[in-house]
Amino acid sequence: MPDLLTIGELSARSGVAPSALRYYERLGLIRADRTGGNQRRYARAELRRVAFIRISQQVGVSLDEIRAALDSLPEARTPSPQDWARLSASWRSRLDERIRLLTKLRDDLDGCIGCGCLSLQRCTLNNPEDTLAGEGPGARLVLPRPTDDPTLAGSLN
Amino acid sequence: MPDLLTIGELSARSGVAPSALRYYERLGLIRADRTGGNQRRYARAELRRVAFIRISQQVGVSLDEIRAALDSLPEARTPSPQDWARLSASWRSRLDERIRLLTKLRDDLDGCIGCGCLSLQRCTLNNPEDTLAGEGPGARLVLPRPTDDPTLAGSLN
DNA sequence: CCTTGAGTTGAAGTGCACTTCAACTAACAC
DNA sequence: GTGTTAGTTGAAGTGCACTTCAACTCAAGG
Repeated sequence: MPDLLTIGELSARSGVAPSALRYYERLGLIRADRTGGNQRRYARAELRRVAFIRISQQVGVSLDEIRAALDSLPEARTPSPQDWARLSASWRSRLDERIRLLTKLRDDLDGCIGCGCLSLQRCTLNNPEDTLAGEGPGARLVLPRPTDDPTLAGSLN
Repeated sequence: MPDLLTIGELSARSGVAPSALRYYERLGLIRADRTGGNQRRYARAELRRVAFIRISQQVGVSLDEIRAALDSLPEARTPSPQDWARLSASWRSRLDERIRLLTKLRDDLDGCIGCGCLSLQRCTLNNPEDTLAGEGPGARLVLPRPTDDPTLAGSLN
């Protein structure tokens, strides 16, 4: 009944490279049992954890935050569907926010395409709150410093 | 009339750190004249280039691609509004695609929150084309390897 | 038993977009 | 002229998410 997966099997089924799975384990995102010969054997439940990790990355969440989220799962029992639903729901507002920002950027861009003025920086760039931070893997802040000169607005030329 | 900007002024007006501006120059994204004492002096037109760079990054374009886009601007004259409009418009479909993928992810997530099955990987993860590649600065492929096992679908448990 | 493919480790490397540093020079106000 | 602030350089460092490598061991089939 345990029906454990080798790292190669988990990799094939999840689409995640073995090296990435080992990396996730080092960071504490997934865990594996070991055979007598020290090889990893994954419970099928790990498949769901890996799925959650990849989905979360697409939402724009860092591995560190994903780890924190996974840490909130019950340790005693195998997480229930409701547990996963709760975690997924917690990304919802981030996703909404990202979609909102990108949509706004698109609209601003549309509004500017006619004139080529690039004045949308007035709304988009000059708005430190409106930052697409933590976009994807490896990402850092898009605007590392706050814009500190409000005279920018409308003075592009 | 030249009315040149120091690196500090360009930094303040664009919200981009001086070190980043020097980095952009090394990559050939912007250019500067020099004073007798070797200090950078930027034409006001560079302000618009920097604005374009930051907007493009928010769209999810790498500096390398941004450089290629900027290289397509006329060298002889100062780019016209139409030139900028053309470049901005060229990001439009990328933006649309990113918004589409994120919206799809959100809808899939919504559909799964009720059951917590995470089966959305069937649609989202198991779909190599549907990848949010090049999310933001520093980002690489989200799915470095194509998913190579189609038996994944529906077999999460 | 032996081969072969799959797995193990720690350390180092990669790619991107920067930042930091030290040692030095310029520009400008007074 | 002198001090202060702002600028210069190349080289190295940072953070994230991995990948690659070498040297080695395990597991399973024939």
